[in-house]
Amino acid sequence: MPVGSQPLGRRERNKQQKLDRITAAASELFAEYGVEEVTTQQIADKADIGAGTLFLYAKTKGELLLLVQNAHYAEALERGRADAEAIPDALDAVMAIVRPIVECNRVQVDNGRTYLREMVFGDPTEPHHSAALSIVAQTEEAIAAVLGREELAGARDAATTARIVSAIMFVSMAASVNAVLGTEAIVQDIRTQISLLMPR
Amino acid sequence: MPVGSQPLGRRERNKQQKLDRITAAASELFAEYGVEEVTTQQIADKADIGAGTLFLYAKTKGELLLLVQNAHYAEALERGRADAEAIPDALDAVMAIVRPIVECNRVQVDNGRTYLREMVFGDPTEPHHSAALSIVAQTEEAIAAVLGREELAGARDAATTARIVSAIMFVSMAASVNAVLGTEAIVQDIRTQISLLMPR
DNA sequence: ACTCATTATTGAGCCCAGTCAGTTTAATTC
DNA sequence: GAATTAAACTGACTGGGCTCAATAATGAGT
Repeated sequence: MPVGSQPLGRRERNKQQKLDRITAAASELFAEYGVEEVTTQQIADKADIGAGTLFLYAKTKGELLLLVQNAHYAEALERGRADAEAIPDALDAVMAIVRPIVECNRVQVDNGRTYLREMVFGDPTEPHHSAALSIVAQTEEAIAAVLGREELAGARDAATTARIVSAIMFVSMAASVNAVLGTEAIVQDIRTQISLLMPR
Repeated sequence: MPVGSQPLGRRERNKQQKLDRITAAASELFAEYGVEEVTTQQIADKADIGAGTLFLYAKTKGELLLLVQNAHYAEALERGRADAEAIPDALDAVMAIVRPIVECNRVQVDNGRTYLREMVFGDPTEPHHSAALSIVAQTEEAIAAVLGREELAGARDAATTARIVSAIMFVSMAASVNAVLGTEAIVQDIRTQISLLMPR
């Protein structure tokens, strides 16, 4: 009866549908009110599922945030990667990668900071968490690639330098003290630090 | 009646005493079982105060951890600062400051990581939190001082470099992925990164 | 000694993330 | 198409951090 076009049973389809509803519900509520102000009950209600069902799709509220935001960060990374290619100066090229990520992070400051918190302190065996770590790894690779372009014989280790850039970004975006700063101020703060890393 | 020796009323003395009992209780319980495994109720019981009273002395459980641990970190900083003075090589001197802090952080991995989490994401207007930030600031100053020793004309900005070192330390100690690493592995990981920062 | 305003303490109870025993639904077998 | 098995779902419940209205302790003024 089922023609080859969809080898998915009703079960799989239902699951996918539910995940979609959850993602949409969480996404909208988080964007409008911020993670802290939204209860898991509200998300479950909006997705039209039982309170317990939510946790079959994301083990914690934090995982839910990662699920919702990962796509945005992946997109930001792609944009930055493309932009960087056209830029000859290494520092400017690195910043071209950094900027979209900071912008993404600052769309909603609380959510952005919570995202970072979950990434560093959450359970890395959870799927959305490991996806987030993969984005970080890709970001570091992209930065390392840019650095590698002009690396001279016996100069710095590009991969390690990229890790340092990553750490700088994390702290600048996450620190409570910087919560009041806008995108530009954060970008500038990061740039000042990274400039010390560049070969001269 | 009250001779000049103690201008404190019964009120102040009681308060101090209670704070001492709370600190002692929290300190022992955290050390033995880890922050996550201890309830605020247990701490209150052990300190022989009401459950609500606890929160008059520390607004959150996280603040309680900062209260208990700040002293250890301050001590570690002092040790490192002293050690660094006798070391001529800049990288080694910086590592002399770094090492005791990592050791302090790794006495109990969960507590160490939670401490860092509270520091970055907690409420900086709370007293113990701001004390923690002050220790970080002092650490950066100590590192900057070491770097300044051999800084040549027009070279790097020591204060900014110290900030970067601070970020590197934070991420290396906090990352879930590194939770399994021992003190030595963390120290080595940090050293590899910092070595790229040093003037060559 | 006795107000009385101020400050400290208390614990019952709120809120909410996350769990689990029980139920429903889908797939499979005969 | 009935029976069986497995997977998915549910919402009442739990545990724990934190609040707040009520209460007690303190000490200044008289």
